[in-house]
Amino acid sequence: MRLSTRGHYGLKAIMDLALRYGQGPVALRSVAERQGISEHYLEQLIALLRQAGLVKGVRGAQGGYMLAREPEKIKVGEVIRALEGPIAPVSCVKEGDPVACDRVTYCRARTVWLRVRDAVASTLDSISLADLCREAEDVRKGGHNAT
Amino acid sequence: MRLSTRGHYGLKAIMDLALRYGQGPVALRSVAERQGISEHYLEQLIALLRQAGLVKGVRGAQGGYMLAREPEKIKVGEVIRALEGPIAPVSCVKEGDPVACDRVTYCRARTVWLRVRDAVASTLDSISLADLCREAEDVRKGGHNAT
DNA sequence: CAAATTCCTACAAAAATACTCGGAATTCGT
DNA sequence: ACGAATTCCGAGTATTTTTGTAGGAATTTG
Repeated sequence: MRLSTRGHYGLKAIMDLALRYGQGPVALRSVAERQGISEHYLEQLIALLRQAGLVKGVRGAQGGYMLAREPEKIKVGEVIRALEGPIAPVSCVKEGDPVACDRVTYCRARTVWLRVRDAVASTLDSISLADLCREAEDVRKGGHNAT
Repeated sequence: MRLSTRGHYGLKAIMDLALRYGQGPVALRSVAERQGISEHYLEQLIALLRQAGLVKGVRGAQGGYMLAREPEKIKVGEVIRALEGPIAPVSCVKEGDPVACDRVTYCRARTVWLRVRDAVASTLDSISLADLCREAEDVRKGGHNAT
C-alpha cells in the first residue's frame, strides 16, 4: 500500500514550482537542491508532469519549469496519476481500463479494492496545489506545528 | 499506489476460509486450487496471517487452516496490515512508527499522505470478513451483477 | 559564439516481489 | 505401528520494478 518515490518526489517538486508561481521559470537544478533529490532523476519525473500538461518547460539559459496552470486548478490527484499511473490498489479496479481477472464474478474482494480506490481518489482530487501552498503559508507564520 | 499480490492473494485466501467458517480445517491445497494461486507461495502468505493471529493451522492428515475468530471479528484492515505491513503511502506517515524525514517542518506534502493513509485505513477497518461473506451470498442469490 | 538549460534515450544498479525447492514435524486413519 | 496427508520452516532463485547514471542533442539568452 505504498507510493513509490516518484509520487513522493514529484509532488515535492511541483509544490516547489507552485510556491514560485508567477515568478518566471525555475531551474530544475535549484528544485533538486532544495528538495534533496538527484537532478537527473528529477528530470525524468518532471518529464512525466510535462507530458501530462501540468508543467511547462522553458529551454535555454535562464530557462526552467513553471506550472502550466494556476495552482488552484491543479489537483494533487492529477499529479499523482501523472507520476504513478491510474489509481488502483489492484489492476482489476484500475481507473480507465480495469484488467478483468478471470474470476470477477466470484471475487469476494473486489468491492474492497473499489472502495479503497475511490477513497484515495476522492481524497487526492479534493486537494489542490493552492491548498497546500496556503498550508505552507500558515506554517511559516508560526501556525500549528504538526509532528 | 498499488497493493502487492500478497494483499491481493492473501485476502482471497482468508475469504475462502471465512466462507467455510465452522466447517473444520480447510487444506491449503484446496484453497490454492480454488483461488488459482501457487500452493507454496500461498503457504508463505498464510504464515503471515497465522503469525498475526488471524488464522490457526491444524497439522496432520485432515488438517488445514481455519479462522482464529468469527468472520465478524476480523476486519480487512487487519488482514492487509498482516500481509503488507503498516498502512502508509510514504514512510513518514507510517502507522505506529513513522520514519521522520529531515524536512518534516518544511514538507508541504505530508498532510496529503496523512489524509490518504487515514482514508485507506478507515475504509479497510470498516469492512469485516463477514460483510464480504454476506455480499458473496447476495451475488449467489442472483443479486446485482457488478462489472 | 559560449553558457545555461531543457529534452531525450539508453543503460545499470539495487531493491522488492513472487515464486520454487526440499525436507522436518505432526496428526489421522487403519 | 505405519503410511498418507498436511502444516511448518528456511534457504535459494527468477523476475519485475524502482531508482537511479551517463552522455549528448536541441534550444535560448546575453
